[in-house]
Amino acid sequence: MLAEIPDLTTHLGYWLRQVSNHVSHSFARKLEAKDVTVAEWAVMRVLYDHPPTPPSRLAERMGLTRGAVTKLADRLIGKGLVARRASADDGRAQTLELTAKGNGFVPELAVLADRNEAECFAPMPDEDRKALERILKETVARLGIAAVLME
Amino acid sequence: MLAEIPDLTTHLGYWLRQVSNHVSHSFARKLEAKDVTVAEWAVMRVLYDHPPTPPSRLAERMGLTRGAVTKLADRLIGKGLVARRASADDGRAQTLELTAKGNGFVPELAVLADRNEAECFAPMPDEDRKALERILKETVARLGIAAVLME
DNA sequence: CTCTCTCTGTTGACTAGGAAACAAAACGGA
DNA sequence: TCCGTTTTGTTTCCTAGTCAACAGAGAGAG
Repeated sequence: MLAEIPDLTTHLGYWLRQVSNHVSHSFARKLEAKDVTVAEWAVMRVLYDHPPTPPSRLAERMGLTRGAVTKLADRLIGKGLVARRASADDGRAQTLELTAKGNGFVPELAVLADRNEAECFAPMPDEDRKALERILKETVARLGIAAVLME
Repeated sequence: MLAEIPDLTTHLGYWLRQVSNHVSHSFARKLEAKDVTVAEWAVMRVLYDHPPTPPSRLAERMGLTRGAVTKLADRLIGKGLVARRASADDGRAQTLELTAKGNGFVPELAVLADRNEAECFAPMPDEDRKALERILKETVARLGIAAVLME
């Protein structure tokens, strides 16, 4: 005796995830060619704009735990893209910043981000693109979503 | 010397992920109260509509590897929600199906799915809701995204 | 000053999933 | 018929996170 249950595909959340997953996955594949993960890209992107950033701030900004940022930073340092620097005034604190190598790498990766965006959304009619952007931004505002880079 | 790099928030993919993550996360929290993960829910949802389903089919349908489905099935069997049954005609094959307990559980979880959908999108103007649905579905079609339940 | 509380980053145990090697069973062409 | 190929589910190892316990450093009330 089966109760009537609405089809999953009647949910907007379903379609949203289909598209969002595809976009993220497609970007991840592009980054893979440069041996960078999406999370690593996000860190580099923040550090590019805000050169010396403490890990704790990065964690908030990206919606990750501090533990995750520690490991992420370890990886990026291992690749020579990021440097740790101890804070002068606070014995606990550190800051992270891009190395010269890392700094030069970011624009190269940004090209991939733009290309991905273009591939996924360019064929869309321009007015749809604008509507989608408006609706998504309003939804973020309405739901009170704290801007987060990852997850 | 910093090259000019477009802000991340100019990308539709960014906003899409914000919303999609929020919706999924919000749903996961609701399921948590019932001690079920989103992946487990997705399995149960498929089995509810297609009672005896082989793991391999489930893997395709959900965009997971067969290995992942094995573990997922193990967990669900451990919770007494799913049963494995060996195929009569093919010595390799099995099918998975909901137990009575699992079957009774699904409608209860479906309520949470509906509630989540409502909470996330109900406050949205109805014409926006329709536009969003149309645009997302067209995007799925345009990008040739294979319908997948998870990821 | 000192004792406690808070904040920093790190670590270890755990989770969910992917990739690939695997064993057993079925298939299929010579 | 029989041997190589394919298919099915499992297993092992790896990655990338979480969570919670932790140690060391600062801050503030007394």
